[in-house]
Amino acid sequence: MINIGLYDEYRLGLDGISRLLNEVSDFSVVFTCEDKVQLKNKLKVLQVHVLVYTMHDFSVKNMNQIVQLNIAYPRMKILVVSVMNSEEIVLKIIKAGAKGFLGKESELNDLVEAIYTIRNGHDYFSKSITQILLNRYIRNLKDTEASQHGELESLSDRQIEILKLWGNSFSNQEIADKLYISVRTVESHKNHIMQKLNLKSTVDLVKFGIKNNIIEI
Amino acid sequence: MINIGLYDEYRLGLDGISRLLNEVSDFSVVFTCEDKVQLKNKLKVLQVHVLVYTMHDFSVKNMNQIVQLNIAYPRMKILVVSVMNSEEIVLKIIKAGAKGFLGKESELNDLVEAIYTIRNGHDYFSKSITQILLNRYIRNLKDTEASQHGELESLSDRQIEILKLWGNSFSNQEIADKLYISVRTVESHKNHIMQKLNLKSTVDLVKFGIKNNIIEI
DNA sequence: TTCTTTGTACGTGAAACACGTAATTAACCA
DNA sequence: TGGTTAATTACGTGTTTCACGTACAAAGAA
Repeated sequence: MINIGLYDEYRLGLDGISRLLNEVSDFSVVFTCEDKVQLKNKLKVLQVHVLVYTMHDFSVKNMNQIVQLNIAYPRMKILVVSVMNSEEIVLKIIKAGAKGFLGKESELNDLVEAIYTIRNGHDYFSKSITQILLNRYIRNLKDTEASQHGELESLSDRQIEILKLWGNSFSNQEIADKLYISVRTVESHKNHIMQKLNLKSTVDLVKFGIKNNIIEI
Repeated sequence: MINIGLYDEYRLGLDGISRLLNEVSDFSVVFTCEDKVQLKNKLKVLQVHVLVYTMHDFSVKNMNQIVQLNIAYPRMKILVVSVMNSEEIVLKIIKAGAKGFLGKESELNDLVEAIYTIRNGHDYFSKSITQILLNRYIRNLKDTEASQHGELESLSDRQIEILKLWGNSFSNQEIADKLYISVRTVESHKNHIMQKLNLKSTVDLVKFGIKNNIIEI
């Protein structure tokens, strides 16, 4: 049996979800509440495994509450349900410590699955979220992919070697000593690199190195 | 009608999937093949919308084939099916250009859904993959989270402001002009920051900024 | 062979860095 | 209230790096 608490400032939603969940034999809705004060009081006297937290707006207050609840009741898992799911917001909620998230396209069986999943100690995020993360990942992938073609290849081995050392926080003098060349040569190499890549500052050079995986971050 | 080609070096698997797919009314399996030579020959004469590519091992050869097929038949979508799904491998396959991936836990309806999805020009990755990406993202999140606590917070607003400008490739002089302070003051701020964070070089400072999301890469 | 790229190196003036000092102000604590 | 600490501002001095130009030998391409 999984004990569930419901939080929703929208009364009809609260009742609806409550009824739906009670139809699942494994679930027991031990309390429902419509505001933060009620929630606090209920949690003081009733223990739940999963708190289903419906979020209608994404104020800092709401985020803080998630953080606070996590601190106060570390063993209780919070499942955030929301009607909106923009990228930024979802990531913030994950960051705040929610163990699960259901977006606007979720149905009852998703909710049931989510509750089981987070009750068992795993995270659950609805498809839209994983899609967001996937897109984000692929976007990054393609960015670095694209930047590599044509730019990094234009550098000579020696130039890359110097950039690598410099990017690992060696000074020009240290690089010169290590490679048995003069400091001026190291400078020359750097100059040539910047020229080739059309970079204005050393800061840009660091960024270039990181983007192209030759400088460790 | 979606035309499908099947590639699987394991004969029984090939036959099984073939039969299953042919039961779907929208699908037509136009060829099956068991090795790379057969595949090449079939593709020369038969056009398919989707190639279901079963991968039993993750050799470089296999990866290269995906890349090559993508170049040779850019309009054909490749759906990779695999029994293993370690993180590194999956990412490599995505990188190689597969439009979809099904892991070991996938069922027939997942396969059907995947084929429809990638036929329509979208990517499809099974739950295990999105889970991998999610984990990867959360891991990163927690890493940066950890590094932020105690370090970035120790900087004053002014110090962050200067670091931000400098990280966006402004010179000390430009920063001074923008903030109506002397160049020496800008230098002082940078010195104090480096001291506080215990950094040895400006390269490290750039990295710190990037790690803490105050310098755009 | 001529042309280009690469790796090496120097000169010079400007900018940035390292390290120290220091005045003013705000905030916090006893 | 006085004392302490941190933040912001700024300068001095010597070192290092940067920007830009020049230069030359070797290797490879046209």
